Amino acid sequence: MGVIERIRHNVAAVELPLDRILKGDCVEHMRGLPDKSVDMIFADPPYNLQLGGDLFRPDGSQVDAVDDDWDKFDTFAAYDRFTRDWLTEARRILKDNGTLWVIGSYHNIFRVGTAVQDAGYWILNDIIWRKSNPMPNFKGTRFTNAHETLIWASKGEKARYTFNYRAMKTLNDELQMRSDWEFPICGGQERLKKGGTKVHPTQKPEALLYRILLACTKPGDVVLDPFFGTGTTGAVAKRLGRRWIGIDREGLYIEAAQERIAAALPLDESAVVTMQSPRAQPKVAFGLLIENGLLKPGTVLTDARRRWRATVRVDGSLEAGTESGSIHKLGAALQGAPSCNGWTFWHYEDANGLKPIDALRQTYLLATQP
Amino acid sequence: MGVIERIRHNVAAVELPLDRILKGDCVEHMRGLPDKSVDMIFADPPYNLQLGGDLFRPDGSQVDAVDDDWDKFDTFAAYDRFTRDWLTEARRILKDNGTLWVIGSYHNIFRVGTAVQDAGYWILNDIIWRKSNPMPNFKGTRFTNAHETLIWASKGEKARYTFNYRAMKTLNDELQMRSDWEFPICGGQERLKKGGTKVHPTQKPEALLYRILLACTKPGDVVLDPFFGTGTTGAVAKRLGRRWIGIDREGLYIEAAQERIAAALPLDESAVVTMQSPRAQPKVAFGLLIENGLLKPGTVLTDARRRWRATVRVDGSLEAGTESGSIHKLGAALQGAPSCNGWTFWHYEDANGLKPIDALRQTYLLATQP
DNA sequence: GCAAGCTTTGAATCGCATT
DNA sequence: AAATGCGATTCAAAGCTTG
Repeated sequence: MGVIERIRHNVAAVELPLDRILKGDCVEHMRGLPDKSVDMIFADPPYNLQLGGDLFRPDGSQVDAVDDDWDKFDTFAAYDRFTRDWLTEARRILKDNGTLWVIGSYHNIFRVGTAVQDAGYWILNDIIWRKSNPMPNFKGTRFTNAHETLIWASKGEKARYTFNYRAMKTLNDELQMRSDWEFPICGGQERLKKGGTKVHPTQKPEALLYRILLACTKPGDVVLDPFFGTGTTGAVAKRLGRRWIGIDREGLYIEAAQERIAAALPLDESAVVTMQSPRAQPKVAFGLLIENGLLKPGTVLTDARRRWRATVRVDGSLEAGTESGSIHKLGAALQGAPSCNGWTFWHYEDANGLKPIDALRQTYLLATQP
Repeated sequence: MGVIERIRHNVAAVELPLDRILKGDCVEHMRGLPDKSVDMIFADPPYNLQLGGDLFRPDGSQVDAVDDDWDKFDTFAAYDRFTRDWLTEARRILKDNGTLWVIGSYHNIFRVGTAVQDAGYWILNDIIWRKSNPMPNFKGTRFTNAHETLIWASKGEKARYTFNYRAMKTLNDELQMRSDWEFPICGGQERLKKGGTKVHPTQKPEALLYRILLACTKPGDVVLDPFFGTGTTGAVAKRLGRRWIGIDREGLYIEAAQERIAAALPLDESAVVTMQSPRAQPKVAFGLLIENGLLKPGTVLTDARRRWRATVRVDGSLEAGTESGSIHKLGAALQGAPSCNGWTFWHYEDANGLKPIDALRQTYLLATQP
């Protein structure tokens, strides 16, 4: 079945509000849609962040928190009820060979994943969106929260879902597409703004939806997004020749989404190129060599002429007498220089003499890069 | 408290089977351990029912591998009970400021995460272990499952957990450590083998435990691993000068673990030292700089961009027009910020330009420290 | 006009010791 | 137990201003 035939077939078979945004509660609107009628459901539900007081950056400016009412739930139990409700309707609407995608963070994704399994879906993969430019942890109290998690599930273990394996492999330079994807957060020209401020606090990047729709739908397939927001799903679906249905409560988001999707054009060659993520730069931190046993804490390093010496500590810092710091900082401090490339400055001794620690970095890269 | 003192203190305070492996069911053995007695629990529980074999109900009976829908529910329910049971005991044993780490895959991590939250733990981060050399998806039916997920949680929202921020930042070449970590899977010399075959199917890499223990424990802290397997947690704990307790049912794993840990060498105490936060440095009152002549009353200070200026008074307060106060208070007031670090906010002019007054503090510390 | 530097910002569960 | 004071804390990308 070709593209056009498929579209005609889908339209004829059921009465769906295709390529439209429905305003209101997502569960109520889903109740109005027929059984087994959509090919994919992409959902970006509220994360239930449970944020505390105000957060200030080191420079004194305030972080613009997600404090919208739609993200507030009284208890985990209330959030679980909400999740079960929309997942149940979604399952009824989904075709037997359709798939579900949900995105979330550690605040909600475990509850969502449990509910997905309890509702009878079969998880196919969890996917990590690694943010190339996440917001830092300003207070230095935790690890930088640098990713979000997506769940991809079919309606059951035996379902024959769509997975465009070749397309994914091609997109990834002839290597199987992995479960960790790197994209920047949504910003720049792509980020919808009104009067200088963002329209939606959590707009998703089109690159993310592009990969999902390309991987798991065929041209003409119908994608339902019950938390449509500013319509990333609709915009990408239109560009990729897929049909879409959006549901959202907020008139402001709906207006912005309609305008955006109207302006979206079917994809051309040049756009494909820009949508692809740049290949991740292999970057090796000095600490990795220690964690991986290429260099032992307690090892003594020297510069090439053995004028300075320092001892490696467990955290990858170096110690020289009363001074200590990273390989770069300590090298600079000892030389009285403004900066120093620790990789080429510091050397270790092996059977064949003195070698720069950069040699160990090369060894590590060779051992770990495909 | 130094390393040795800390170890003595911990040993004296409670009667723990330190640096030993307990053979048998983890929940039963945990019941024998005292309340609030360990600093960290690292758990690598069985991942899933469908993979079969090593999942047991709390009563010790084995869960059958089944694929019927209602049985699936039965299976999930059994897994949830099992998870709640060990998490509950773990919580009782954990010190109020201790933390929990759990590792899992999409088969079980959502259920575990939900149980962690329901038990009252407070999730601090979820961490992604990105495998640099994952097993490919042979059939080409899904994305390559190239990661596992870890959950890091405290006992509650207000708990004051250990996080060695500076050590992590140093380990990562002076950038904040992110929530996505890349390591190779466990192989090569590190992988325990007997007669050419691997001893344990899911042996974790030491690099993973190294980062966890370095980030979230102090030397001498006690780590409990209720699913000890071949003892990666124990081997790394010994290396890093931490104490450990392991629990496992399988005699084969216990033997291998004991041999392995006996062969592990503790690092020299000086190498275990990590970079400290400035908070751990001795405090210097601003007034000390004036009393010691490093800064003269009447000196004009400005911020880095010279937007505000203030005059140093004899008592170490600053004056700016009608406002005055400590270096911190005045900095905060002028910016309209809730707080301000006066040491880095205020600058003085010397021959080479504008410098933060923190430079003077460093000069003072260097001159007065032994 | 272009380069260099400065400013802003992004789904965030973001301090701690003393009084 | 609650309030107060000290002072620790950010990365990458985009947009804008200055030279």
